Amino acid sequence: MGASRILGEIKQTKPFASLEQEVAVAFLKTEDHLRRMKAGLFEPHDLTEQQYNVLRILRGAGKDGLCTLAVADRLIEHTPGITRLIDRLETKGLVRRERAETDRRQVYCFVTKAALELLNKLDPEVEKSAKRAFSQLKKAEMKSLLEHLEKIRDAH
Amino acid sequence: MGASRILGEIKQTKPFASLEQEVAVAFLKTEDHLRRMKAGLFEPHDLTEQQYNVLRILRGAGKDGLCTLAVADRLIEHTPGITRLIDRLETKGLVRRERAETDRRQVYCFVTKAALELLNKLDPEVEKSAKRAFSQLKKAEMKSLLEHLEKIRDAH
DNA sequence: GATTTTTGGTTGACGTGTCAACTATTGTCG
DNA sequence: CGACAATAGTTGACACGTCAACCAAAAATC
Repeated sequence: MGASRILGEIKQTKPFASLEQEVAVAFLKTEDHLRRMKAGLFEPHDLTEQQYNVLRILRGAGKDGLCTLAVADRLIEHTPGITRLIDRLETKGLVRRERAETDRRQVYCFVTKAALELLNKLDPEVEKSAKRAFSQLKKAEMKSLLEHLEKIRDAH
Repeated sequence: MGASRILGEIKQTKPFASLEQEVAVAFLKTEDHLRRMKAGLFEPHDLTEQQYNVLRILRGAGKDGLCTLAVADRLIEHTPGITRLIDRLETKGLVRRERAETDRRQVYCFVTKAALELLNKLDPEVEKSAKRAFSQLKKAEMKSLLEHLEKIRDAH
């Protein structure tokens, strides 16, 4: 009885049921690291990571702008949050919105000049941060990592 | 002038400024995949991933239970959310809380029998889901992935 | 051409992460 | 012992992801 109880305790304390679960946890922890790192990067500029991502997408769209759901598509995120996210960017004067003439359901979004200036200031910081985050990996390791990530996503 | 403008557009449309940024984005996308997969797993049981993680931690603690902040430490998450998270678990009858006698600031948390039954039901599903998520990777690839993840976390 | 369906977008509600501020209890130190 | 600091936990406020429900403007259908 003493023995079986210890067995039970070992089982509960045992870190991982399988290699797969170990990878899953390691993955989460790593993602958390990266997320904090990026949050620290954007916080001084009063931006969240998502807001930054939206601004980058809109910068990429240039003067033509993008309608709301097209922005959502390009984000990793899924639809409904996008409205409020862009609301906040509009409040800060970083995005301008305009209802389309041809299809009055659509709302086009554009970066403002202020946003472009902010992005230009952030570009080198973002690059530096990414370089540091993966500084322990050699180029070949990064490529191998990329392939592994792709395989994981393939296993839908 | 036409040329320089095109150059600007290419730059904006160019997917990645560096291999590092490509890895960062691939990482996010993959994490998103995994998160959705797990969300789908827990949703039918009216649990979120975080709630499941807390229950697993408390199951690991056994009859001694764990005080609130100790749970938070073992989670990837950081403190203040934990109170409300456990509030919800208590409401569902999956966690029991008890103020400590020796130090009346501490609140110990325990899994209920209902939670243990739920966890036991979920265990094989979680394992199956993890196996499938990484089914495209060989064991050696998973180990290599683990090492790479560790190196990323080392670059604090 | 009027009805129905689809599409683009928004809103409400809830779970969660995060920060700052707060309470209550315990520890420390003069 | 009494003031002060540290610890355990909670609460409020806000950003965000997600689902379901919704509105309004097209598009499709009969």
